Amino acid sequence: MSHDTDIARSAELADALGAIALDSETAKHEQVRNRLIEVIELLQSGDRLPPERELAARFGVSRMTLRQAISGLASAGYVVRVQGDGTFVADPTISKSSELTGFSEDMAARGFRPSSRLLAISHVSAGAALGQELVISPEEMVFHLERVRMADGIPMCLETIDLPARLTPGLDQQPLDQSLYEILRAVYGIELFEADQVILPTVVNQEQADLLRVPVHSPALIVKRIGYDKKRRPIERAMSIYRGDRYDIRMTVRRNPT
Amino acid sequence: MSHDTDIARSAELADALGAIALDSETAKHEQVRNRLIEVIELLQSGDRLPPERELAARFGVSRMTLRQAISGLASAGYVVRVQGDGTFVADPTISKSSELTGFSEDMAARGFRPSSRLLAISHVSAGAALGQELVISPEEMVFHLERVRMADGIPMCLETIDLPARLTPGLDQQPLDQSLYEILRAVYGIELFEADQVILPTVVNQEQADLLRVPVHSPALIVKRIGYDKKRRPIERAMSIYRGDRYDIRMTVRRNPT
DNA sequence: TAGTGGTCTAGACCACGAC
DNA sequence: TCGTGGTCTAGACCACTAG
Repeated sequence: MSHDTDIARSAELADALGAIALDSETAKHEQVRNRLIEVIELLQSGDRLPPERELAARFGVSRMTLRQAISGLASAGYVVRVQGDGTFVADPTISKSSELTGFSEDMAARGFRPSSRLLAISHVSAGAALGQELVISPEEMVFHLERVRMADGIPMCLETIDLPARLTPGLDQQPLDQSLYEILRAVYGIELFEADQVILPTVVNQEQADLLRVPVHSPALIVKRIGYDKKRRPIERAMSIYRGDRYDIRMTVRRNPT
Repeated sequence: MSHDTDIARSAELADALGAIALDSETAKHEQVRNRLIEVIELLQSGDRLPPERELAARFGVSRMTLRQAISGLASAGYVVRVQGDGTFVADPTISKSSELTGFSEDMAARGFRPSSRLLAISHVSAGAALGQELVISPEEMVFHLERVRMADGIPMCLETIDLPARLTPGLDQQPLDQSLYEILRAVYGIELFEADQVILPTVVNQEQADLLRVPVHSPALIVKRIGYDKKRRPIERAMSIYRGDRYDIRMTVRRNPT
């Protein structure tokens, strides 16, 4: 790396770091984190970040607060910290980590335009198995919906979702060709926080093959998921079948993600 | 929850928290973390942990240090923190998170006895594709090994691994029916830190079917992985084919794993 | 040796939830 | 209201890495 490049970088950095107005609504470490992401996007992978003490001074926060921000970035895979040396912009990885994302986000991140076709929606009682998974009475009503999810208009996955109707009254009046997670958030104030997932392989049957426009018995991935909110109350049970020829699951896993 | 139960819990807790001898080798927050894990294992899911201030006093550390320990436990899924209320033992989840684990650990965690059969090992030049993935010259030598991995003696997966021979001289003299990761660590001082993975569905061909003892064209999962050390130097390329009837991939994913 | 990140302290105040 | 976890500070010393 040439000296000139370093100087050019420094100038960019100074720009990006200048004039920070911290508002009082958001936690400081979060504001700092967001500022740092902007800075990182100006740099290239492998570039060294300014020392923590200097960054803290520039942002006008204590070093502990600055470190809290950087810790978030490190665990999200943006930067790598090396004791005794410095903090460096990480290589772009396949995915930042294995996060909980909806289909819409997932596809958008891969550069496709997501869309949906609603196949069916019904309002039925949960029954024993589903009731147990969602921790509700078997008699309680749920919305059951089936969709084809598409990327750039190409069918990618068949999705079956069940949600307690109590949590989402009038869900059948919503535009279900859009992001369900977005509807949950905006209309019902429900935020999915975590999910337990199981991934298995299968081959598609005739009906699934027709919907996905692949040959019968093509390999496919089944993803079963139970989604929870922040207090680990079950929100949804989902089962998705992804065509194997155009979809894969990518993730970065780490040792001891403490 | 009855009052009696609370009292009984308190007694257990007091026991578990008593007499802590901190050694100076390990970081305090790590020692505290390990002690807390012992405490948590005595409790049941949903039980409330003592307040941070009290725990800090008991362990003889500052509250910040105690919080660092609890943060680790929270992100690893052991506990859930609720502002204004308390910290609670988490429900046992399907898996604590999606961590980087070897087959041996993975199987041991599920309660099976892992074993391996070495099918082949060779010492060849990397070639173009592998060279690019491991960021080495196409002419550089690699060890190429193929194994059948078993759980309680039942074939679960076919594994193909390539490693730069420069990093692991004499690997072909090692007992490769055991954990490769353990050999890497103990013999070569190489610690895998993170890996990029891709998961896809497939169906097994005749040869794979024979080795896995499943019918030909059975569904299976392919897991492709490139493993890196802490400095993100590529260490291994692995491809595993898991039988779909007895194996699935389980994980807990979270929103914004900051 | 100098500079980096890693740890740790002893306070302080705030935001939130249960009562 | 009170107790909880969440944030933040201004220092201090340690462990490690580069030169």
